[in-house]
Amino acid sequence: MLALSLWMRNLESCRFTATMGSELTETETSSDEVAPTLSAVAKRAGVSSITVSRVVRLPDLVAPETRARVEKAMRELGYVPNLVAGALASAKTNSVGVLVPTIANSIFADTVQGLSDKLEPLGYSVILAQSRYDAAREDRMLAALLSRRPEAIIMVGSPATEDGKRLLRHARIPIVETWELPIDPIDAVAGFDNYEAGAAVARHFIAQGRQHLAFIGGDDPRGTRRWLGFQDHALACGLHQPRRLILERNASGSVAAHANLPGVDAVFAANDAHAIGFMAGLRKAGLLRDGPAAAQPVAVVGLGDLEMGRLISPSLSTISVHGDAIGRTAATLTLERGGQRRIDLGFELVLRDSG
Amino acid sequence: MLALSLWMRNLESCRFTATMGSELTETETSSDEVAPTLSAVAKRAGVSSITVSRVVRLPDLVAPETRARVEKAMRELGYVPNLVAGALASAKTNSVGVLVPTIANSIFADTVQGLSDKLEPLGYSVILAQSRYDAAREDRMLAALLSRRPEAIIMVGSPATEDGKRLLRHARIPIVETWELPIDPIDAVAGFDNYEAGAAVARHFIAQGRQHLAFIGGDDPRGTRRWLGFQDHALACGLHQPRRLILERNASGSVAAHANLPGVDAVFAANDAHAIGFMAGLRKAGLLRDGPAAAQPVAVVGLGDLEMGRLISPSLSTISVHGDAIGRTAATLTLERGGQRRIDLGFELVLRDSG
DNA sequence: ATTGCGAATGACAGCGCTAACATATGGCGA
DNA sequence: TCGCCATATGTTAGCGCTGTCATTCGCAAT
Repeated sequence: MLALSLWMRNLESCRFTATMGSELTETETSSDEVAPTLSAVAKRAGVSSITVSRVVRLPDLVAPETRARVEKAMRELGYVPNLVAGALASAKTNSVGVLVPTIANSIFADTVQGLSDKLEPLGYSVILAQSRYDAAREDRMLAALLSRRPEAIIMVGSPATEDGKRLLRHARIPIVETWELPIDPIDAVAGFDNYEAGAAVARHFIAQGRQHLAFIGGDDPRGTRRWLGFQDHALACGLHQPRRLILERNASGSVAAHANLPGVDAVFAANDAHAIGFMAGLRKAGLLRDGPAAAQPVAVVGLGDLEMGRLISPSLSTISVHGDAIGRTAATLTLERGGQRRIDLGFELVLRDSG
Repeated sequence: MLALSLWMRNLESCRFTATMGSELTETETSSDEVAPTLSAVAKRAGVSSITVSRVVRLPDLVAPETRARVEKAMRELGYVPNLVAGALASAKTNSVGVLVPTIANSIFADTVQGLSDKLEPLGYSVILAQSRYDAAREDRMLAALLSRRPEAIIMVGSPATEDGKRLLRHARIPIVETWELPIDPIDAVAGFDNYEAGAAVARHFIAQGRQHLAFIGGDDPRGTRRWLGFQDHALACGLHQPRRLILERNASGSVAAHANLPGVDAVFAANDAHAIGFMAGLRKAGLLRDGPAAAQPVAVVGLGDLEMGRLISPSLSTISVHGDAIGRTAATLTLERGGQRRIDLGFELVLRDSG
């Protein structure tokens, strides 16, 4: 109470001293009705609310004894800062919006993990949204993210619509597009060249003497880029027109895929799950060997480098793409506005036994 | 301008009319410096800001012509509502905090997808945090989530520390613990009985005539519950003490695991990735058959029912756990405070060729 | 003695929005 | 004609913080 009255010296406003009484009572009955506020803590510690705010954000500016008193009050009241109010007052939300097509059973989860590992220790929160490969939902999610005023947006790919692009461009925050290298990026980019990845696989198949190539997977923008690189390179090398089989997103469909690809002797699957599903189909058809790639009647290469691909037999050849690094790099790009804004993380063709 | 002057009738405050001039200029030069606010839109549409607010949230309360005028102004200015301010004013953030141990390569991704599919269409945002199986980080993330004042918290498991539990209990919002059925839940639960899952696998192995059981996987709370059920049931049936091998979280370690389990003829892996890794090790050792479970020198059962388990050969027997349903159910539990607060989603022992 | 300065603390206004309560306006039945 | 209600819109007062200045106080430099 001594500290309190010392502090009261400075008060003039009747209104303020008047409400103080009632609020004190509230504090003393240890009301659990409402979450305690900064000023409740301030009152209890006998300081002004700005001092409590400093204890939370800039403790070095507060004298040790005062700080201790405030911290005690915070503990006693179970004070949890309200970042919503803080964000409004400071125009900083300390959050980033993350938009992925999907998070389940997907390699994008690595990217989300990577960026959140980088961002969370710095006090940023991740607001996650999924587009489910649906342009309309993507636009809605983008608008929803922006209305929470994130410090930056990280997304897999580029907005599917012009509306989405405009929304992001007008947001005046760092935007990072990932998993691609768009020609006209909105802002920053952390990805790799899907076209080149497709070409690299075609090159490999051709070097192996394969003749009849096929591509299986989705028709999303990245899958299509891979297909184009794959096809263009095959044609440029004088091969027959490669086949393309568009599959559902779940890998089960890929099991039956080889029935639709007669005569094909090399398959590039847009992701490892499809590749493994396809191999399951080959196995049933007696077209899979436990030997090395050269012994395979049908060569298979996936993309993503799932740990599982290493473990199965025959082990899966794949394009390894560092999803985690993409996430970390994207996080870095949101934090520093200057410097290199287009980072190609590359990929590696990892050759194992499947092709 | 007519609408504007009509509206000005109602103004008295000099200050307000004074600033109005400058703000109009700002609007007219189409300043992209600052994001337009509600009142900027209101000014342009010649209405009060509350009307704009209504157009956004309760359009039925606004006359069609007025609404059209406001919508036009919003479009022209590229208005994006500021949910941070809205949240502070209405004490509703329309967000839920989600805490998972990890999102990458993990079955929890299904749960996050499930809940976000349910929540996003309702206008809720998902704030995602990872504890990385670290109690201190979990507590920090919990505090960080709560300070954003989410409408609810959904987490995998229960808080590892008393501090964490207290934090959640004091938050006075729905809390959903998932993937377990804790004895003294904080609030709601959507999970399954990990102990019973372990027991079910042991029962199955015993029925199959297996004698020397082992458990491989992590020592997180859920893994340990599975182990206990597995062990207790084996002992109750008079088997030797089962072995337990604690592995790193990545599946690679499981490849070499069988070398440390001499004489073992049945293995329960805490997740499918470990199971598949373990099978890779068996294959190298010549202990894996492409035939049915009975033919396997070492039976293997996983947990999670990854799609991949169905595709590999021999196909993986597993405990299927409906991660997606857990997420959806958890979402439902955050929305309705009444009703059943403890939902057991169960599990299924799916028998295939591995064990 | 005066000035200046750094350290510690506080007052005040306002972030952009919404809840709660007015206030017009125009039928419409009594 | 007079309430009376429904519809459409507006005014006011914050939500719980933080930015931006004060202000106070001791103490060293002049």
